[in-house]
Amino acid sequence: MTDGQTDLLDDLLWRGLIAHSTDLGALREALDAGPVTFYVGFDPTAPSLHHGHLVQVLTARRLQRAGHRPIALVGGSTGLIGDPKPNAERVLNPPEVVAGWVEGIRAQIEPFLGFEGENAAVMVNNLDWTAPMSAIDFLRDVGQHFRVNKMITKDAVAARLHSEQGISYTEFSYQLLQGLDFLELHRRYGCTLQFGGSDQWGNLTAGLDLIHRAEGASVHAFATPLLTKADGTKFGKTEGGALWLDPGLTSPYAFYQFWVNTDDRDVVTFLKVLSSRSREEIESLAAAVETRPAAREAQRALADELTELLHGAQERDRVVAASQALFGRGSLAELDAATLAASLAELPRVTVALGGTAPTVVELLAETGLSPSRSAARRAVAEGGAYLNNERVTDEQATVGEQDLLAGRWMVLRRGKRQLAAVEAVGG
RNA sequence: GGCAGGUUGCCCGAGUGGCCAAUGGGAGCGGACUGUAAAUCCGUCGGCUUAGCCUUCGAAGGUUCGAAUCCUUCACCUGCCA
Repeated sequence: MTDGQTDLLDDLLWRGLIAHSTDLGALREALDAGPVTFYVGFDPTAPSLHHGHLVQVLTARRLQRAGHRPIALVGGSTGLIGDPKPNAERVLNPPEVVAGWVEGIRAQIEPFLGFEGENAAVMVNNLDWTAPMSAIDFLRDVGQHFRVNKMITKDAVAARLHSEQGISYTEFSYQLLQGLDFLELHRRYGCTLQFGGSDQWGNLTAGLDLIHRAEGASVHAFATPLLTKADGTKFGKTEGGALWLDPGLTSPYAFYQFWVNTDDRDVVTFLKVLSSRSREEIESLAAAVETRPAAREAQRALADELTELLHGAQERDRVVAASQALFGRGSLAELDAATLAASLAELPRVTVALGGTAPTVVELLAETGLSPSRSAARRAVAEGGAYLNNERVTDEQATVGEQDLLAGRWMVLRRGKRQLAAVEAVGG
């Protein structure tokens, strides 16, 4: 236990991590009174967690570091139902698929929390208490405490009720399940605080109400803000799709690059929410954004920290070095072979034999995935957005050969300003 | 169960027999300007062995020289009635 629990709440507020909450005064008292057992849940709706979950995982980490006891819940049951999204019904995933995702997500959360010591984290799966429950028990013991009148006023549900598509009973019931989770964790572990994304606020309060009715106890909840971008586009999109935490889905290099490319207007907000740096450090970085924006110090700090946290210091060093080499001022031909090889190792790569028919640049763009199809690759060349070893390629028929090799075996292919891939020549 | 309306490219949304690979907007992508940023402007935005060809407008079948557009059946969605 560190001292100054008041500081924790003030810190969360300063960082903008509390978008909604129950009585903050009461929460402050509880946090001051000693270690609080809290929970945050993650539904397995994909094989990996993504950028959006980072806020939750890191907030749990903050609370634990301040001496509180985390319960990380993976939604083996809620993942089978799906919480209502405002615009569309979810596709139900097969149970065995969801079960596989539960394991993957559990493993992704573990490195962020400590499972030893006085306030060791606990990992739970809500399927453990939901699966054994009969439909009758569920309706009598849980359903009895919920008023439909109130259920239909929750934002996501209300939006769907007014949509053409409507809402299935399955998704409508979701809030009961999440409410039950909080109740169950309250009974089993004395859990008195739940937090989640602001889109979860309705589900968070469902749990509060249920505990109040079933146990007569008052517990706490807060919602973290949804991260948005100043330009209005969706946060968390990379060239390859979502920003996944799984290195197999989003490489450490791509993960690092995502944060380096953060908009100036957003970077301080993101630092507050995601970084464990102190208020002083963040304010100094904010000043740097004002005075020397081109240096991108804040972006680099954010990218460095998150990449190290997720992928380790070694990997962080590798992607930082690769980024410097590939985006540096010097020409690629001047890089020494070792640096070049190490940098290119971070990029998507294809191998090619130069012996027979010379491959065209268009073919290589498509093969490396820089362009989704040959048509798109031709377009890239036509638009002047294709580069071989940093030289623009203007001929759609252009081929590559021995003369293009760097350090005897590499070629660097680029589409646009920052999409890179390595081509390795073999055999011959 | 009955009746009515709907299902178009990543999203929204035009198109009601040939001029449709399909108007427009958004997102995306590329270029210029920059700082691997934003804003702005310009271009692009199904695929391929690209002056051409192939596959798309919920699914299958049919009418026609010719269909996203007409007909039949099916599936799904929405509303009203029962």
